[in-house]
Amino acid sequence: MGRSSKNKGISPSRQEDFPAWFQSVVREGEVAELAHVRGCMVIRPWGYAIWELMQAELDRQIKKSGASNAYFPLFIPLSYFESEAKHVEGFAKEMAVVTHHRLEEDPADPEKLTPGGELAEPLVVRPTSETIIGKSFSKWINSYRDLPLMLNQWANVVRWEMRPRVLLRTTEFLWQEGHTAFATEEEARANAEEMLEVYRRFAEEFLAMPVLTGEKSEDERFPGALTTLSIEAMMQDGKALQAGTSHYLGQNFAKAAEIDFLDREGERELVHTASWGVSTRLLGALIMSHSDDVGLCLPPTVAPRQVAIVPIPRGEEGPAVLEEAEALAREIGDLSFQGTEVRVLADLRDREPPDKRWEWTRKGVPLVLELGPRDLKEGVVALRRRDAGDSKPEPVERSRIAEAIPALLDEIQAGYHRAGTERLSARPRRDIRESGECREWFATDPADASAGGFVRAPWSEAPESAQLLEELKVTVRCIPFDQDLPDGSSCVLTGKPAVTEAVFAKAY
RNA sequence: CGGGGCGUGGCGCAGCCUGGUAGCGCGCACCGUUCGGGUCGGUGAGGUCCCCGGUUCAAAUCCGGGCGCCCCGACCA
Repeated sequence: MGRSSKNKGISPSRQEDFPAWFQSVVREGEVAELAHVRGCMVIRPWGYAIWELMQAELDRQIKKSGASNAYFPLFIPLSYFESEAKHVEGFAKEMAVVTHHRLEEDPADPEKLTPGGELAEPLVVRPTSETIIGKSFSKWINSYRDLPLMLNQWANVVRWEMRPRVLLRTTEFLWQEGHTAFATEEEARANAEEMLEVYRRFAEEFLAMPVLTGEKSEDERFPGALTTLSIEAMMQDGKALQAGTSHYLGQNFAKAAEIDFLDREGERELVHTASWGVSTRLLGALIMSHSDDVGLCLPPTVAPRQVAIVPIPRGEEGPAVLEEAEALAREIGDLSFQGTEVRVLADLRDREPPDKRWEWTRKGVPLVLELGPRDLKEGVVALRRRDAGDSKPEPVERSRIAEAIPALLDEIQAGYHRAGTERLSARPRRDIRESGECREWFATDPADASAGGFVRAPWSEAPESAQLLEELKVTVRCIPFDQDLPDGSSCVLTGKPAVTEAVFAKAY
């Protein structure tokens, strides 16, 4: 792609073609790229560093909840799936299955290799680990004294999706999956709710991406769960994205894997389990929430570098400029933002300064500082805020710059948070009450920035509503926790008596 | 799984209709020139034209078969 002063930023723009824009931001921001393996991606160092920051914070929260990390096999014997009917039904169509354990020379063509050594029992590459972790649980849990058991694993999973999309729905993705077992339903439900709250706060505070929370409708429930809770984020194009889920699994998996224990009275009981997870999809959500037509935008909390210093070592002042850039980096690196050292880089690479500046801009670094002979002379540093889009730099006194950084980062973080809150509260629309209005709202040209978003309205759960939803390409995102359904409300879709309030949206 | 599209230096593409054995832009290396918003010029390195078969004196190009990936829809974190 040609880059010139006339062609800055991402093409196409968000307005022109949001999905194409997203892919460009991901690529140009060096977050990830498609591997030459169907539906799979390479997460590049910059993108992985963002993921690691997310991981570190989530991991802390998960441990705080009482869960411990562990690791279970990638391969799951096929038979493990057979004991939980709904679960296997839900995942059957998207499982990668290992049937052989070696390669042999192809008798027909010695140049080629062909699978050999057929397995007696095929192994499924985990799409999720309820079944195999359940197997261990059944072994480890014998008494009420062994409960609760709360584990989490950071792992990759594989789901052979029909239509992959970078970061949003890839064949293989990284995630964390928590699996917990309790003596009672109340505890298991409480755990599922607690973890959803962890996700909600993480999304809102750490990713500056406020979300809606609620319960999934029956159709959208996790296969095998009794209750599925989710956080629902709103992207800049007015489409929703499920950003995390937490399930109460009842005793379904306990029954299937025979996870039972003796209670205080010596009675044999089945445990109640829960599971919860978030994935690298969060990277996609982050990008579609904050980035602009110049490229990636990162809230300081998830920026691998919060400050990049680009020296402009011209003329005989060159060495002094480089020295000063490093000194400045040391000063800034000693400061802290939200309890950790500011992540700063003096970019001393052998590259042209404009290229470096654009690189950090594309990659979403919140603050880019420029330092040249002129600045040195004038005792200033040129400061660019990434959240200001493609703006002119602002000179800041050299003596004040370092101490100004934490406040600036706070301000930038708050700005993203504010924008996210506005996007969420400008939507959901609560004033849409009739099918006609609803239809009109969701039929509006997606290019219209005022269209899309969440519609929160009474719902009958009647089967006829499903047809209308399908027609509108709208889904029930969730049944919000904070129900506010006036008596005698009628369904926004069918006009029938409403039984609940629901949130509708187009979704990824 | 249906509907489209595409496989040609690292990336993005042209060439294919009308066969003659490969070109452009970006990137990369070097030289010079510029340098505070993606400088400019020159030189250079780099290719089994997805694979197999066929037609032909000759195939990136025509024919047959295969493989792969991407995009759009139904399924999903």
